[in-house]
Amino acid sequence: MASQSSIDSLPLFACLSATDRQELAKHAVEVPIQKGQFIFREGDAADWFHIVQQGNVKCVKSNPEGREVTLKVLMPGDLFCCEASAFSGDSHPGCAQSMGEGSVIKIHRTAMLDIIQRNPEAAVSIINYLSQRLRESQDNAKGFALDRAEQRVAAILVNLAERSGIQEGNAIRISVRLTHQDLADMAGLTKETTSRILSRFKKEQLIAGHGKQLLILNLPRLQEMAPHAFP
Amino acid sequence: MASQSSIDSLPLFACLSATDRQELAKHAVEVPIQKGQFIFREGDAADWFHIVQQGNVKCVKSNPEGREVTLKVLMPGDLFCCEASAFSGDSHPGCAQSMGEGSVIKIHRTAMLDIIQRNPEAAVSIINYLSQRLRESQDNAKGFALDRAEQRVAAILVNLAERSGIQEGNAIRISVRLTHQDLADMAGLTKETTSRILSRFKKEQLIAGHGKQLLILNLPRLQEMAPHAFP
DNA sequence: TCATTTTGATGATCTACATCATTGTTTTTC
DNA sequence: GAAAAACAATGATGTAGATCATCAAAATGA
Repeated sequence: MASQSSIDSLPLFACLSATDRQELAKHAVEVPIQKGQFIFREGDAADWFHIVQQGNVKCVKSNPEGREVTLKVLMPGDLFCCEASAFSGDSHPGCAQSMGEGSVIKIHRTAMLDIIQRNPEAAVSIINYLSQRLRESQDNAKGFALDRAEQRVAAILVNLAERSGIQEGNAIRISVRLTHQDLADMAGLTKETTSRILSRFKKEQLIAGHGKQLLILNLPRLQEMAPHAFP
Repeated sequence: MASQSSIDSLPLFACLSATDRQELAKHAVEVPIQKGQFIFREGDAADWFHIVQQGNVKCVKSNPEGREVTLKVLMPGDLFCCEASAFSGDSHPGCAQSMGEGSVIKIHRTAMLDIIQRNPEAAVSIINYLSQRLRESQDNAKGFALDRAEQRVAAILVNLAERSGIQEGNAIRISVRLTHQDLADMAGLTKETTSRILSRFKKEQLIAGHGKQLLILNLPRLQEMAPHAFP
């Protein structure tokens, strides 16, 4: 069973009564995750809702040839992107893979549906969440279809800065540890192309970083380059 | 005010009581649409839910340079893709444009939210609808990121056949009238590349068609080529 | 601390698709 | 039903980004 405080602190359940949250906590389980571990794979039955508690999780889809896209990198507090299917009792349309040490909270779909049935506020909250995710995903699709490599990478950096950035003097440190391959998978590019674009950004003083520590030096310029928000 | 029968026939509202549907019909308006007409544009306030009654509507996003992607072509009965925002009271993240003569039903968001608040069944129905749209959109994004031109075109043809196809002897006629530019916008390609791919498909007896009448001759082969479902 | 593995940088080359261009065919319009 | 406009087919050429290849630098782990 998950701790009550971890359920209470989730924005998604802010609209619920204390009683409902207690009920939810009873049906919630806390699970530790390791780097590289799959929390679920494409095709698995979607019986649980997952929420990131600590660390980062990526939602990944792959094609038969083994190439991958990362549709979203999740931060603590985020409901998993692929969870849409848990509502309809379907199977997972993609994988969720842990990017490092951390933990997730699992809530069984029956408990969640029960809450929704009895609680119109919660239903509207879920609807709003899904609406926003749909908009993000459509924006993402548009980006893949229309934007060039550099614009996509810029958009990803801006999004990461906004969602996980920590101000450090004049710079913003991205708290997610990412390899060039990770960024490439988000942008739908190869690691080589991504590497070249990042080198250019460094030369132009837009970013800095050694190893997996990324620093954003010039967010406004990157925002100008990025035609839209990216997951 | 929209006719009661048009509201009653929508799958999305099948779960509602007759009284609720009558209530909904009171707040619904039927609007005729012309070819090329914008039902709403990106950035417009999303105060209404729209449902296609007759004809076809496409959900379009464009970038500053004027290039476009069509995220979805809607058939009669479909709630508009971009409507997600009406739930959260946001502005439209894309345009909806009519592809020919037809009509749409508009329902004001306050009426819809009212029904959802009072009717958990309806809320779950909307949640399932949004979940499915999210999955579709993620699939679409994956397609743009990983699939090659030919695969994307094949996937689009399969999807259109499944959603709007009419069996005619051994062939399936796609009832939506599409130019090569329309298909190109769906696949994120130029009309030239799309035209060349369609020519090849015709040579291989996978499709046929004169003008805007598309005939699918070999659906199984196209399904093999397409690595996934496409909107 | 050293050995092994993973990651990053960057050059050389290749290719799928875009772009530009032309001519013929439908479709629309009055 | 003739003129205009939109659309389709297809060749020639250009290019963004993929692929292949190599070496250096970090991270990992015994």
